[in-house]
Amino acid sequence: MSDNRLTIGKVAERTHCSIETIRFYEKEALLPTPDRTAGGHRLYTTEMIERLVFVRRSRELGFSMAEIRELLSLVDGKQVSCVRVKRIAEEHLDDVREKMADLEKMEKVLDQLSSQCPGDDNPRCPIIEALHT
Amino acid sequence: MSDNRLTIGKVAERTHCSIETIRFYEKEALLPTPDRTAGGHRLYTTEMIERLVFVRRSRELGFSMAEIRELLSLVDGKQVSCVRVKRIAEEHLDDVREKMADLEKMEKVLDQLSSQCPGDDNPRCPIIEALHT
DNA sequence: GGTAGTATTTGTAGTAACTACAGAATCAAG
DNA sequence: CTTGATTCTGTAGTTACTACAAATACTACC
Repeated sequence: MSDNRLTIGKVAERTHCSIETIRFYEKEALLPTPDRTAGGHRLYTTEMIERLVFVRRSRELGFSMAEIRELLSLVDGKQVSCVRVKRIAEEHLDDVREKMADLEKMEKVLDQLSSQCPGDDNPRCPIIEALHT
Repeated sequence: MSDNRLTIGKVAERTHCSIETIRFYEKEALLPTPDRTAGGHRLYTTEMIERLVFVRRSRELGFSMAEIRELLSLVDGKQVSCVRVKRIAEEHLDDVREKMADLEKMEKVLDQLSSQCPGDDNPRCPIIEALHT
């Protein structure tokens, strides 16, 4: 009997997820519980691997596990009307833009502080002084 | 005897740090252990409050607690030659810029995906499909 | 079939920077 | 002296993993 299911190590290689991360996603119910060998080793079907790719790709785009859970529940429930998916994506996009704005503010201040600091053995450092304000 | 030291609640108000955060910083040794009243309530001197402001301001600029500990050890050791401070600041600035770059990549993809999605009751969603790649 | 070496198992603890309690004690005002 | 606000300690939760240890399973070769 031909069985093209993969062990967790092979799945990790193909998806660039670590073995621990895969088990972690299973525990968090982002992945279904796989069948096991007689000895208890996990066996992954192609479908499961696709689901893992979905999760990993979503994480790369910064979706939280909670958001991914929502997306998956839409997929699973055959409720993939674009409306709900798009709303989740746009809320996340707002988050991302907010974080970018925060970082930009930091960047500006840090850049300015850094440029004010001579970087020599001066015992009065403008960076330190600015941090006290 | 005049004592202008403040209780933790007043310090929290003035610094916009929560009481819990102040105690947390103490436990993490970013703040010295304050004197106590007879009953055990913390009393903060002006110096301590300035130190807390330093910590909070550094956090606002995204410095990690480890970095802040380094900065503080320079301050405490009277070793505030600008060289070391500037190095810490510039390494952090690099971090910040790296994070910005990561977020920009996410933003571009998310923006593009979002624009491709009609947002109606279409059961085939281009966002979902893209996440499977 | 035996054995060596690799892969996988479970479970627990650690990371960063807080936040959120609970239950007890203390403080300040009247 | 009582009431209500404040503070105390200690523990657990958050997010998304990572890092073990000790035991077991699998695979390849002789």
